[in-house]
Amino acid sequence: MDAPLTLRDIARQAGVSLATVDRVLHNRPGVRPDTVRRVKDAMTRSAFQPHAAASELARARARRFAFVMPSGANPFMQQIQVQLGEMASWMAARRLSVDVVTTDVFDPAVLAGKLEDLVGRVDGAAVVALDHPSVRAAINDLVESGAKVVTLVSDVPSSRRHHYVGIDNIAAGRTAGALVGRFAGGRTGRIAIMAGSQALRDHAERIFGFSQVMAGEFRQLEVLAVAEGHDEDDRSEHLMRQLLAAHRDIIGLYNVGAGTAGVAKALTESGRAGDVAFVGHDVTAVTRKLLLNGVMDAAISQNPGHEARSAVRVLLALARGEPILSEQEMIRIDIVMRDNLP
Amino acid sequence: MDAPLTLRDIARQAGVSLATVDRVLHNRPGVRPDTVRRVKDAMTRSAFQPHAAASELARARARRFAFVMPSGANPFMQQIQVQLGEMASWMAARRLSVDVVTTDVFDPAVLAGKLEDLVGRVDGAAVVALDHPSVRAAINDLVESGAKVVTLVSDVPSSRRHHYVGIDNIAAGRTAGALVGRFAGGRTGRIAIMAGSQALRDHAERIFGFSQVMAGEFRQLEVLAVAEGHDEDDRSEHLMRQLLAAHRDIIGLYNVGAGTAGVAKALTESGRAGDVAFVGHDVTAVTRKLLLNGVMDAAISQNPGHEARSAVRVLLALARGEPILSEQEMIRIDIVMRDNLP
DNA sequence: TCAAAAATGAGTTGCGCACCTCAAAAATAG
DNA sequence: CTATTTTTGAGGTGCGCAACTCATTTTTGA
Repeated sequence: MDAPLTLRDIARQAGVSLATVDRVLHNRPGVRPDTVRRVKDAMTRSAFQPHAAASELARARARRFAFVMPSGANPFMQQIQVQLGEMASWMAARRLSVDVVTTDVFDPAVLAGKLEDLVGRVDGAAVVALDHPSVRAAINDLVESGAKVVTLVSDVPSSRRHHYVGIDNIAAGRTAGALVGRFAGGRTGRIAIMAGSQALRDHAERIFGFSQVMAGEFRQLEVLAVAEGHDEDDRSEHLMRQLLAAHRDIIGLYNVGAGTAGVAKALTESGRAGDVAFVGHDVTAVTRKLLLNGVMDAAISQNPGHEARSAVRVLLALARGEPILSEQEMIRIDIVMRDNLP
Repeated sequence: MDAPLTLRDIARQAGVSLATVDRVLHNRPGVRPDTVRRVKDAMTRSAFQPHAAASELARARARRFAFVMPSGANPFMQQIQVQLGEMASWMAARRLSVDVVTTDVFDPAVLAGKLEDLVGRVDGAAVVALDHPSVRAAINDLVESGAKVVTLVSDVPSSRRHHYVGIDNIAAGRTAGALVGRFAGGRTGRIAIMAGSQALRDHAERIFGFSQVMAGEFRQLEVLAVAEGHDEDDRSEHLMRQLLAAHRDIIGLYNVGAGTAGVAKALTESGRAGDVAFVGHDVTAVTRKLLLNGVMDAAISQNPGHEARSAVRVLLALARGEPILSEQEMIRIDIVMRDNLP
């Protein structure tokens, strides 16, 4: 039918040389605006797409990406790293390398420092970022240096990052609210909320969404003040015990962050697990078990594998100047119950 | 650090020529088993991955895939085709072409004929298949001809297809059951099931899973006999009216296939929408609206975009002899409620 | 042992593009 | 007008591999 077009065909159509087409394609200087337009028109007219394999092959230089992740035992973050590992051969075949840099993301200065270290050393970076002025500045510096930057899991919307890979946390909170409300049935009673800290952007957003739904749709349920367990099992367990003791009519529980094992322990040992609609976040070894034995009713989850792959794909597409398949890269809010456990 | 390896390096390591490495890599004949082993060892030892771009470039010939889809107005199938369209530039950059062949998939002879037509004409095919002996034979012929074959949405497990892109329908039915059961609260009453036809494999599997959960976990709920609306709005609406009239204590409804608009119309006009926990399948314009206005409580969904992309990626990986990222290609059972509508 | 068959080596070509140099032409400033 | 700068053309090289050909070596069978 139609033999695939090449840059040579575009050059002929535009009435210019191959060198000029190359200059236009790579935004190199020294081409008159008028000529640029002619070449771009020719490409548009024939819906030309440079052969991805050829351009990839020609650019000898391997691409280097970095993932800046929280240090510590956060199982969700570890799952992302595992999934990165599983992409190894996929990346090797594309001559990509990914370095994982772990750091204390809760300390803005440390995080910003790690980001500054990357300037000029990588083609792109995925960052689990704290939303803080110095972090924002470091991200902007990285972008300025020509690197592509995506924020991961937690966004810094005011920075110049090219893309955010993660879920809408307000919607996630609303979803949790709808589930707790419905699972609690038509009963009347109190709802407990356990969070890591309301200073964390994603936690705050989830609580906001949750409260929105409870106030709007489930008036018969009274939401208690948020307890802050700092994502730690022990602390969360202790607070949960106090809540359960203080309020005999708790019929719903939303655990916003981690520390799920502690929360569940307190709930189980109170003997009231069957009476409380319990919704939390993420599918980990702990939550999987709780879902299976019925202590937990649902988990709101973002797919760590999808996030890892999406971050790499988006960085690669940005680096190559290819379009991003927005539908593909949208991270969905998964509702996971016992029967659709992945 | 380590300059990327090439086939030349492998040849040197294995103590053979480039030609022999090439023969081994492409399973060409005329190499002693002992030599094959030495070459493969060398590749394994150094974790060698052929440069994807280079091999793609060298094979000049464009790849042709075919998608065999049901004709008719099934919105889910149309969404898959739309998503294929959105991949156009992605595929163009990789010199892939995809032909969509629509056919009456409910007629085994017609479907098998279409598949036989593809033999020798494509490098791969994705098929929404009926599980029938003649279809199975046609799939096997296609595989025999060297084409890669994936079944899409509906599987033919006994065929020699290379891969299935779709969800576990029994688990989907179980998930629907868990949702209807919980949303119905602690109440006692009857549950209605509307399906396209129990002769369809996916519908039958969903009903099986649904019934399993209802019988096991929600004894207070009595499941009525399955009504078959043939995925048509009018027919489904009519049957639904009859059911609602005959049973005043229906508190749950599971719509297994399409025809959702008809089912919802009957339910709404009965004035009992608020009392009935209604769970159906797929996010379409119709179900989206029903979720938003509260008539429908949840939709079990498989992401059509994911299925389209997964089918293409799997066919491409199979054709290139690359490994498949199983976690990436697993299609998840999405639970969609008003608040996490994508 | 020798002829036939099998296995292997050595080499070539081209895929489409990125990236480079150098010369020539055109536009612009003085 | 000339001198300078800007723009464009022409061409080369190499990325790593697929897919071939043809000669040479090794193995096998009679």
